Amino acid sequence: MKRDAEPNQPERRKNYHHGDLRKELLDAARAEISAHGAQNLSMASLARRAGVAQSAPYRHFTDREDLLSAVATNGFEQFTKVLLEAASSGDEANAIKRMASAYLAFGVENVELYRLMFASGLVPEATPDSALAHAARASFQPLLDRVTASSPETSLTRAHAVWGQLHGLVMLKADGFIADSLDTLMNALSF
Amino acid sequence: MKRDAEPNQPERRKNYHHGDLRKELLDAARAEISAHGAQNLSMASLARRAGVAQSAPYRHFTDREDLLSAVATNGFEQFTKVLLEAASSGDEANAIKRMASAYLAFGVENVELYRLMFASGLVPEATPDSALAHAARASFQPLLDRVTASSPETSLTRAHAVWGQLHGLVMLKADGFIADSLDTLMNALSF
DNA sequence: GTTTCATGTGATGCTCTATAACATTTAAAT
DNA sequence: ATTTAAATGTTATAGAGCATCACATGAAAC
Repeated sequence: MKRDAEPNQPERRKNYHHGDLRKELLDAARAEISAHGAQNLSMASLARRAGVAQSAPYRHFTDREDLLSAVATNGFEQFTKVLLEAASSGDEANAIKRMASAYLAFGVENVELYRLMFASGLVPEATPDSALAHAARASFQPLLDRVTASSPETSLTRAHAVWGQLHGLVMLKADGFIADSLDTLMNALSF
Repeated sequence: MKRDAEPNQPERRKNYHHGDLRKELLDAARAEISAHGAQNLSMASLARRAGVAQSAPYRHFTDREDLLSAVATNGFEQFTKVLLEAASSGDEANAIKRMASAYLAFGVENVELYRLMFASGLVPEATPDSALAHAARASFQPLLDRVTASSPETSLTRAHAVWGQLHGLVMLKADGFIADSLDTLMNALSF
């Protein structure tokens, strides 16, 4: 009937409630994804890492996909910021070039996050008015804006061409098909 | 003690041995992947579909990844054929354009297979002398050859540019970021 | 202070991966 | 032809993860 001290136990939280489990789960998820990819992320391991019961994460995310979507949404928001900063950090003429460079850098530095965002099938499955879908669309806007400014007629098509090329290079490098450095990748751009 | 007829049972094989389980598993896997993506493929469901025990597939593939690699290898081989045919089915001057078209068509028509081949992380994890790695490299060769023929100096860089663009467009379309038709995609190409 | 709601726990069922020990055919060796 | 070995199938099992249940606890609302 002892129910008092358990000195050598794995550090029982003093508070029954955690504080901000949701945020901690998201942070841990992002770290885990960067290290081992989204595919190898398990709700169970996240729970263990946070020191809570396996079922606890489900109070904050309806299921695994919901958690991944949240991480991806964060990713898109950060990505958008990066692109916007690059665009506005120099003369207008070279804005697109700076964005391209920033795009590639982000992709290469955050391979697994980038893969989750763009190549996990999360976005097409999301409803069009979900936070994820909004964040995803928003991240395309800065590039589209610049392209539209420089060639209004065929803007969308040209934006797709640019985007496709950047996306392709990031993914090919991410998946080991291209070993080139960032600089070399920049030289491979044809626009 | 009855061990005779079981009329309504799920069609017990007459032969203890299956015939060509390996091939049947590969075919079923490919179908399942096309329909629901590689992520949702399970060894167990394949076994059920083939009417064998859950453990049977492991006689032919060391693990799930091994099976997926086999499917991906098939995919690369087929992809290579498609590209070669396109290249050699017209005048030399437009060979690259035909290959580009064939590339996009293959990607769009085999989205999930293409994703498995290029964006599943299988290839970078494979050993360089594995069948998968060979098949993957071989599928890049036709394009590289044509590009080299037309501009020998910067061939690799230019090939990467072309490949990156095609890959990017296929993936963006696969993941719902671009809704354009094949024709429109072709127009987006800048080479 | 009591009620109520959000959040955490423990137990449970299901599916899947993978392995082990055993069974049955087919093929190889003698 | 018999015997033996190798392939290929089966059943049983261990272990992990996802997700959901009923229940516990604490914080906030009243």
